[in-house]
Amino acid sequence: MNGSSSNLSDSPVSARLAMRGLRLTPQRQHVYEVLVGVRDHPTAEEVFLRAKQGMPEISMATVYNCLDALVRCGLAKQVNVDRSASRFCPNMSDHDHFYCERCGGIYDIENGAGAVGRGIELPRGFEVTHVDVSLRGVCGSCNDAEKV
Amino acid sequence: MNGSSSNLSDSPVSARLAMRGLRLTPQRQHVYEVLVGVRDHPTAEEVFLRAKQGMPEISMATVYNCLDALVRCGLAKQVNVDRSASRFCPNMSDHDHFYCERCGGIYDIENGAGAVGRGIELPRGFEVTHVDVSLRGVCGSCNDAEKV
DNA sequence: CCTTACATTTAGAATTATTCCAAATGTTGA
DNA sequence: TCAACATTTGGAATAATTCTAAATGTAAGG
Repeated sequence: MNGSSSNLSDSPVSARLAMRGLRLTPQRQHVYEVLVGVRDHPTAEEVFLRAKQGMPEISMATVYNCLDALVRCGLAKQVNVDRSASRFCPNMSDHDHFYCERCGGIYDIENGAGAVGRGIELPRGFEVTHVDVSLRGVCGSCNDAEKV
Repeated sequence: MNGSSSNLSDSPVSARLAMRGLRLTPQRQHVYEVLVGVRDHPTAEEVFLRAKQGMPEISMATVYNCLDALVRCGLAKQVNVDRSASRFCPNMSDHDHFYCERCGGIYDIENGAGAVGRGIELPRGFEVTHVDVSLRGVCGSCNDAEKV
């Protein structure tokens, strides 16, 4: 892979970070690679454990910092299930998430929000019991308030 | 029994709870009324503060217990936004939620999951920047494992 | 180069939301 | 009434995340 890229600042990851005024550091690079390496929606804790394998000195605070940076600059998504730890996902395509209430697994559902409720095909054997849709943005009052 | 539901066990709330083997206690009744009283998606903490006004002895643990009971028996929904405190909603119709990133407000969007992405009308002035869809249920592997 | 300014990392403390616990109380049914 | 069980309570414990302050790294200007 791009382990051969000698100069961090040449990578596209660097460019994304730069758009938000963030630098590509070895830690951020490494956390990103960990995330892309195993796409199983790990928690910050799990990312931390994996990251330590290749970078033993990395700290938990840095992992949170890195994940946050990646999410903010659009290189990763943060998936929240119930009240449990956030999970992270480097798949930036427009997709949904399926949470298995039995094994706790999270699966990407490559359909995009629009497909829900229109008989989208889930992988074989998947059964949906609940659908939660949350929209984010700015509400009417806040938009009005802004126009002062 | 008289017209005004003086007897707890006569209420439909009681019936819902009973379906899950739960009793309707004065605390659960009160928490439910608090929830229905102001439909602004309060956190457990906010429910606690409101509940104390009419029932000063109620404890936080009980509020969590009651909210949990209501959610489990289908009398309330739990809304999770980011990593912040869960919020609770007694509107059981099939609806989405809109989270305003500026004021933190949560709004019910009465459309149902199917409408997302099909140009549903939001209230005037609302602007959506993200849509998160999460499906819950049982995945294929777990369904297979079950058939042993 | 050297300095200054600022970004990032680090370890650990602090915070927040939630869950757990054990004792007291309430309820139901034999 | 008694035994069995459910619920409530206050406080302790836990889990996830954020904060803090010091050390380190980096870029730019002189």
